[in-house]
Amino acid sequence: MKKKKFEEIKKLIECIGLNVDVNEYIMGLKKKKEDVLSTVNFKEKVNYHKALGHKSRYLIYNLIKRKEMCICELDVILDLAQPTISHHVKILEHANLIEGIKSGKFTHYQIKKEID
Amino acid sequence: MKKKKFEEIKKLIECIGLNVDVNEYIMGLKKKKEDVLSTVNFKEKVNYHKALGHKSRYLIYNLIKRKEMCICELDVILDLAQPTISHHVKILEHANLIEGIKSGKFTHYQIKKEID
DNA sequence: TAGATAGATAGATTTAAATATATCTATTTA
DNA sequence: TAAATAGATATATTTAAATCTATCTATCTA
Repeated sequence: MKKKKFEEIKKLIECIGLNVDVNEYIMGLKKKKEDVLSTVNFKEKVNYHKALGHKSRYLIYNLIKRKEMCICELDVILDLAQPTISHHVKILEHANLIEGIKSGKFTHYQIKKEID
Repeated sequence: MKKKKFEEIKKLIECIGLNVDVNEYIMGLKKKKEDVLSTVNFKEKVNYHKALGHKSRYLIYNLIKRKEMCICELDVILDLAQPTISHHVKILEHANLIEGIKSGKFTHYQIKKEID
């Protein structure tokens, strides 16, 4: 066992008390970790939180929530270059939060998944 | 009016149609933007999405959801240095998602706000 | 009260994300 | 079918976040 791990466990024993089976306790903790990581939508959820965890994207998402929009409409109201807007929109789309419906030259983006 | 803005509006006219009052339409869009930005908890929400939009933090948050934990417990199960764990925990705390209750040398972190 | 220790903070480095300019592609229309 | 154009992609640069090592602070206990 690595030295670092040994130090960690020494701390843990003081925290949880001496009258607890340390190995069992650690196995319990590790199981919790595996349970969380293997939750069905774990990655998906991290992804949409990441997508919404940026001011411009949260704004774009909520604008589209109020009314479907094309890039050209967003371009008028946001202080960002068009490729930057397209980039953010794509991130929201990949996170399955919005979807783009193409109609001729224009693409109308609408809400696909409602998140607050 | 800047050249860029003029180009944007030219696009917009084609998108929304010629028989619409463009200035009024743009004002409507800008109002939507202001409405969204001035929503009461706008910043707070961006903040907690940002906090949860990282694999390690979403994991830590969900571990604490299952059971209150101290840094030393997280230290045993995560493949991160202790200061890195403290750093992530602090971000979750600042986003009002968890809170730390100090008890002697140990600090027990528990859920303050439930987010999925 | 001196030594030990949980967890926070400081500072430096690495890694990732945001943004811009330039260009490309698909589609429309004259 | 050639010119125009919405929006995507490529690439480079800037900015921000993640992570580490070293150190500090508050608290416990021997």
